[in-house]
Amino acid sequence: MVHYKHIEIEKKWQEYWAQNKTFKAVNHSDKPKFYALDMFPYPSGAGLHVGHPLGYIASDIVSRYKRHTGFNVLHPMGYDSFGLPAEQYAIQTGQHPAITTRDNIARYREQMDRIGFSFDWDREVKTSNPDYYKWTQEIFILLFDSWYDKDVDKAKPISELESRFRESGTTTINAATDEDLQEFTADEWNSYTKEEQEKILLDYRLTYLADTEVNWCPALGTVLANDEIVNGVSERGGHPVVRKKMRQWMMRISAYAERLLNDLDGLDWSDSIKEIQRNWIGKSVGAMVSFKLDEHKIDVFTTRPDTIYGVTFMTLAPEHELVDSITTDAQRDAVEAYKKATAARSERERMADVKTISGVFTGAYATHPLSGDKIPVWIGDYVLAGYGTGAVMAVPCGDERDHAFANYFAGQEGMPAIKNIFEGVDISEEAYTAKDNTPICNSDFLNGMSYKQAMAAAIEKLEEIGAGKGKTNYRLRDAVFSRQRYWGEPFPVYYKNGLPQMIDRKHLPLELPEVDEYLPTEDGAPPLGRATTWSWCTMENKVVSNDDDRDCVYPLELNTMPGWAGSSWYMFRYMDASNENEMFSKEAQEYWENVDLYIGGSEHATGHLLYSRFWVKVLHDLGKVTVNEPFKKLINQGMILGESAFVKELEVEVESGIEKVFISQGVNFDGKVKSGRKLHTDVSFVNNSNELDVKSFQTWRQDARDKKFIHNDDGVFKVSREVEKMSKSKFNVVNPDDICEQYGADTLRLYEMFLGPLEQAKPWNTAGITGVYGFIKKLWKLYHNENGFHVSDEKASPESMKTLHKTIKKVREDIENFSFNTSVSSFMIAVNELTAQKCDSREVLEPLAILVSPYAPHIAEELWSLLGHEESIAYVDFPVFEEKYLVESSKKYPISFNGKMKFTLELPVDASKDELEKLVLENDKVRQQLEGKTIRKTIVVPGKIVNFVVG
RNA sequence: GCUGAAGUGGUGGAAUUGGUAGACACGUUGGACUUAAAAUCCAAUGGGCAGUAAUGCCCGUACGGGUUCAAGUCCCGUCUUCAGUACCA
Repeated sequence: MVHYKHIEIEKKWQEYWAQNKTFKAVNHSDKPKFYALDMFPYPSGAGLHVGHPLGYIASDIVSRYKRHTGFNVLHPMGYDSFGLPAEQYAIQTGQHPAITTRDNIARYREQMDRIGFSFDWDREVKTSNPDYYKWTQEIFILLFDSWYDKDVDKAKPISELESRFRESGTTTINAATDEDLQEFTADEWNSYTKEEQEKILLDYRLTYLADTEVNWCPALGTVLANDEIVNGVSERGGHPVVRKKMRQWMMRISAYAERLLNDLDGLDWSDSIKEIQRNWIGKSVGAMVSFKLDEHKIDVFTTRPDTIYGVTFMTLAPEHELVDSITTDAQRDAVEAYKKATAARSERERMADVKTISGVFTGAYATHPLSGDKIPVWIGDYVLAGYGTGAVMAVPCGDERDHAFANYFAGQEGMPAIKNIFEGVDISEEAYTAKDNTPICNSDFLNGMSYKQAMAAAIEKLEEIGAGKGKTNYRLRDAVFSRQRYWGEPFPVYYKNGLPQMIDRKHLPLELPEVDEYLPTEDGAPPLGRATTWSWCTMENKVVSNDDDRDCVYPLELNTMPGWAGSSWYMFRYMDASNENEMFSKEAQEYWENVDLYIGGSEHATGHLLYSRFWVKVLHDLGKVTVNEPFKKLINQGMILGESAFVKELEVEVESGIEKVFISQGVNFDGKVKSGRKLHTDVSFVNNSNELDVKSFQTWRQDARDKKFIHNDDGVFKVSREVEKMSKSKFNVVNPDDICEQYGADTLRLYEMFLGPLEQAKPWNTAGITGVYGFIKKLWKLYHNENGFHVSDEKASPESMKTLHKTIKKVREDIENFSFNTSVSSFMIAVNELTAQKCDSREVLEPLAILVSPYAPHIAEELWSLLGHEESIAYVDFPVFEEKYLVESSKKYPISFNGKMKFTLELPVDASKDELEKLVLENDKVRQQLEGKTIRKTIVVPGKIVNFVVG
């Protein structure tokens, strides 16, 4: 008997696949195409943990299965290699992020190779590679050179807009832009200077410069993500953070809101992800209304123009641009103090905290556009500057939040009594938010109308008097595209008199400059501000020293692009990854179209998945791609969580004072405990029975060396466990390498699938892995006897054929339904049955090897070659299910009484409903049950169940 | 707060359209083999009650209701956990 040696076998086939380029995809084929893609990994310093490969294994199973069923499969892998962690590490250690990234990628690659993925590595891409990001820069230029024509609902070249301006000014233009843009005639346009024209065009481009609110940390001199702020201070260092305006590149994704919403219908994505995107886009139909205040005008968007006569006050975001000019002197101090307090709160905090109500009266009154009433204007932090216009008309009788605000400040200056416009509704306790047919009152011409009628009538009136118009609003905001970071794509942009200019495409890539440190400059400029050679010479068309004072030298952009830039179009680069002349060839894109199966985490629902849809639509409008959407089918794999281990540490009172001791989980300390806490310990020091290797722990944690450890009675020291996100900082990372070493990649692959449904989050626990490893060994044994490899050419028994075909059916169905965990179970059942049947027939064992090959490719290849085949198993036809092997003459029917199953009866499978009833009623056991009772109803479902309702 | 998921034995999970709840594994217990351990193999294993036993009865899919001959599955309400919340990737 030859023992199963996973290390040898797996190494052998991994080398074979690499040498023979078994999984190389070709861009022309008679076969149908299939494109399976995993979400781009960021190569983190912690290496791949067991959670990462979950999705990769699933997509690999599908890819291998598709090859077996006659598809030309594109299954690539690469790295989203720009990002904060490498930069953070650079800040701390001075090591160039490129080096960190290169090392991390090498590690990832090594780890992935060990798991036996069928990637076409010739197509690997890295977003931080200049060969790649030159195309990302080119797409940025494409966006800059485009505007959105709402009349035809697509992006168009900016040159067309220019010629239309020359001919007819803004009169015929219906572009996606901000509100209130300057209008002009053709003559006026033609009289503008080049610079003036450029300024105007900048407002129309799909990427444009704007002032937006950011979380600014003065001490760190940088902008922080909400994520990096804890309780209002920076996570790193605990410095104060304030909201501040900053001029940044924006992406006009809002222009695509309607298409991003509508096209969701055609996608084979889960309803929950589509719903998340719908909510994120947040379409609402309503009206834009203008309230006059002296010479100013406050615009608000409302979804309830029918309630316009219920406006009791207005609230502006404290950051609203009009706040300073309308505030009265009497209120100025209070307003200033409130603005300052608000600046210290993050947006997320302001949204989440609905319990604390706060605000300040500005002292100003706006004029109601219809009634002419004086409406007091407040500021309140529940109104966010970035949402809509940053101002709301408050209708307390019809909105909960306005109601709460009005009651909180009731009786104070500037807070009049709530106006009720709902006939016969009591709003003293709560707002009336239902949109039913309750007639409206106290509303002049709207009196007696229903919600629907009043909506239309109010909008009509507002449009008539020029104080508003019907409008569809989206919650989706234009995306900030600038980052004040080093490790990202440089913008191909230089500035001439403060106006941005694009570097010509033929001079790309514009490579990242070297800097002495990866920190912002002293005066708060981004890290690229430290580069001494970072100016653009328009004569030589290259980067030159900042000291070069020729007239043709201009400063380059100092921001870099965000993480999502490179990942928004990478799925197309894989189609033609080594093309040096263009992003990808037309032919390659037309052949591969878009991604047939995309697997990744649902945490990307509103980021990556929305941004890449946006870019693909832009590329489509500009004729660069033939598809409207990047990903046809999406599967969201659940996160694999870590089981963190904790050691309990107590502070106890002893004679000499206070002492720290470590105590085993479950042991009671007899003595005075002052305080206690639990410390993370690395999970590698803990076994499956939660017992800590105290020595290793002490070596790892210096301060634990001289401490007392209180053990259990049986001498072991136990830890407690908690499920958390798998992360380096929680010391609960499990490395797949160790599993590959001990049990092999095939076992790892099967086990990750066996853990549960792909889409469900689950904690990682290796306790069950021996069962899967046992299965692999039993599978191996099926093909061997005492003397070594052995199969017979004799006909298989009907039972074995039944087992085989039952398994073929199940595995095919499971892969089509992405239910991989149940496949593994059915493999186990098959092997258990075939072993019991002592099956050694080639007729069964050959197809079985193909069946398992998508899941456990190494052992499958080895068995296939032992079976006498010279070619790889990878392209062999998948076994086909034949019904005839499963045909049975009888079925075990559950017999129930009042819905409760009592026993089963073996009954003929082809019996009709009446025959079944007759047969069952003749049965002794049934008679016994029915004795002394009346049958009220008999339910017979052929093939399913027999149920008697008795009384 | 808002949005989206999830909740089934000691554990991971299975259960096609509403039709035998707990497949398949892990763990545990007992046994075989062994000087011993590991490995391997066999048997039992949701909880409770009754019985020498065969077996029988009751409870049971987060909680409280409902629909139905029949509910883990459908409906209403509640609780808990997880994820996202616009500069983490």
